[in-house]
Amino acid sequence: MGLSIGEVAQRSGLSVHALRFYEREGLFANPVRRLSNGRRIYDEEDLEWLAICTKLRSSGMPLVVIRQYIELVRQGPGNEHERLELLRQHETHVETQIRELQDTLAVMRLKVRIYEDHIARGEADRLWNPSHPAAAQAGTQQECHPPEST
Amino acid sequence: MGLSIGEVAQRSGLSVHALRFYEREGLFANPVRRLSNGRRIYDEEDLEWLAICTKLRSSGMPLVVIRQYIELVRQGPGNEHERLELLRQHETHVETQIRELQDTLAVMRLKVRIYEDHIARGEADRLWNPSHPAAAQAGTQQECHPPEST
DNA sequence: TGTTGATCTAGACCCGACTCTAGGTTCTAC
DNA sequence: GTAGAACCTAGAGTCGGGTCTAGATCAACA
Repeated sequence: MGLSIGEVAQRSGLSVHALRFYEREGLFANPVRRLSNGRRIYDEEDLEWLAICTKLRSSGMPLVVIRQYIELVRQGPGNEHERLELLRQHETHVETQIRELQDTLAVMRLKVRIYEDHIARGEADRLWNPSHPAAAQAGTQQECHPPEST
Repeated sequence: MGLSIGEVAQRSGLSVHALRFYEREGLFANPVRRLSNGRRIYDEEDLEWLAICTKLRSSGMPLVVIRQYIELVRQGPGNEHERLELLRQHETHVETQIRELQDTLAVMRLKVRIYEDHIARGEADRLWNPSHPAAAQAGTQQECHPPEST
């Protein structure tokens, strides 16, 4: 019925080591139960939380903040405002990241286009003038992209 | 005419320490020039590159990859295909990040809404039944959000 | 029965990306 | 001519987030 740490590792994408590390760091809502032999057993709820937890992490929430959140959860009802505040802050943070990445993406696309054009021209040069391609390319670079040599 | 390291730090948002560190790590296209007294001087081109560099970093390109890229630039014309490949890979990586963040954002918004509703109901409870608000809240939590206690 | 493989704990180690320190030089202003 | 700010180098330290190791236990199979 319960899941072993190995199964949870496979299904969550986290390593066995990371799961034990997360537990030490207090990132589980409920203390992880053990079999009589001391081995950890997890359930589907743990997996669901780990999925969320992984999303929070990969979207830039530090473990220490995840711990704050889970501590509020552990305290039980009554602190929903604080939890909400925490979630809203992260929501905003994620929105900011998306905007910044979109900005970066625009820059990347521009640079990719510049290089594509440059290469197209470079190869055209080679076709028209196959005897000294290096010189032709150097000329192209100098004349056409002084501010975009990087 | 040239910019001191302090000015560049201010204008780039990087620390003076980080600028020296970046130089050691080989992240500048051109070797940083020095005054006769050994002090670094930068120019506007350096600032432009640092702006790009900062975007690459904050969008998840490791310094070691930025170095690879700048080494290609330093080698001069002839390796545009490699540079393009590198840029395209990062473009893809940024696109992936955006998609993942949008996914996370949807989850965050859902959770925020659930908490907002929960709190609205909790406060409604208090209004209808101000004599035992904690019990009312606990009941609400148990009955309405068993799978969303986190 | 003995080996293989999964698990356990405690604690050391690693990596990326800075950040800071110590000890020294140089510039600027008073 | 001296204080204070800005700079220099080499190298140590920090921090987040894991990862790995050693040495032990336990289950299951041949």
